[in-house]
Amino acid sequence: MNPRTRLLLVDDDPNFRERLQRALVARGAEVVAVAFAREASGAARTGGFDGAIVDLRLPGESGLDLVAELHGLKPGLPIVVLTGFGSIATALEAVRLGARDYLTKPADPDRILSALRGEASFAASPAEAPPEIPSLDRVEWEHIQRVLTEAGGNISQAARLLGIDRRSLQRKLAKHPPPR
Amino acid sequence: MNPRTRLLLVDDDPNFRERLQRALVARGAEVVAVAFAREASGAARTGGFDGAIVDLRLPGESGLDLVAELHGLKPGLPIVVLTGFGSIATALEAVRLGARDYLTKPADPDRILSALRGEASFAASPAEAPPEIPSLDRVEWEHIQRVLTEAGGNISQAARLLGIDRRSLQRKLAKHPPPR
DNA sequence: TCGGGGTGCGACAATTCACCGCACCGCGTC
DNA sequence: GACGCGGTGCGGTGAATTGTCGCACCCCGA
Repeated sequence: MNPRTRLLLVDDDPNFRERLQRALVARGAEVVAVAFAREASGAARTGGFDGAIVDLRLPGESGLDLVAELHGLKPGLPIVVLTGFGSIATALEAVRLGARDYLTKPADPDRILSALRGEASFAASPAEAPPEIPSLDRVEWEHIQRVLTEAGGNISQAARLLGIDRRSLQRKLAKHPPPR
Repeated sequence: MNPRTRLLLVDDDPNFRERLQRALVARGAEVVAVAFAREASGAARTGGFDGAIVDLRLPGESGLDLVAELHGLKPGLPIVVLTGFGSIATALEAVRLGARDYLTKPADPDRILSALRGEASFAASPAEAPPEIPSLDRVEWEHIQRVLTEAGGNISQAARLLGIDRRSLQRKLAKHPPPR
């Protein structure tokens, strides 16, 4: 990142927000972190930001609305949308509303930065991304990871969300270090 | 659709292609269906099309390249990308390369048409799409369906792709009529 | 100090899975 | 027509996984 890049971070989850903020600061960025869309639009109006990172799941207003608003305020502003786990439809909508890229949590800070720089996720795969066929185990694992992140690491809650027993989740997590 | 809308359909799977072609024709469109990117670009050069439907998985060239090519030939052409099962990354890439929308098989012909018209998938969900948390069973079921479609209904092949036993797949299919 | 909720783990029965085999069928090929 | 090949449906069996219950421990707010 350029010297003192100013980033706007919008995420209502304090843990995740602060963790990501630290990670970004450690990489040389100046980060203004807020929890609500209201604060975000206010901050965007005053501070000259070089990029914005917006969680799609915000209390009250949808992150998508915020994306549109930020894009309206400063059309050239690189916006990256984060979400616990996204759908293709919402990803496309986010991009149409002005987002530069769309990443799912847990997101690598470096990936976020490169996405902001315009080295979009797809750009990482130069030629094409031959859609591979993930095994059932792989899909299960990835979904568990997403939900676990979404639940903030709370195993009991994640198990409830997943519709399986807590014990089973624990066992899956214990066994499945890296399925592939 | 307008009277005699001319559509270009590119898909290498004969069954799927012909079925979709019939469905589109039944809805009043004129459909030129081809199997390969080579034929598609040739047809696009000569015929004046009102829209294109491109499968992402084409033999040889990637469907993404074809999207870029078609977009280059006729920038305003509405292109809808179809794929057995997509990722967010490839969806975004397709859109950036000029696609108007990105749908996953099995795709409803009506949705394809509305996507071509610009009533994008997200537009169908007026306000927003609050990303829900699918249960593990649900995710498993959906993935099985995608892979099964991808395999053309071939259970043995689908089981191999999924990395599970054919017998297990059969049992899953037998039990799981509509998980939720 | 007392819940309430989360976590880690043992035990056990019920379920499911992987793996085997068998029969049948459609389809090219010889 | 006989043959091989690959797909499908299904039964059986032992191994693995899951659902459930219980217990101990911890943190935290009332």
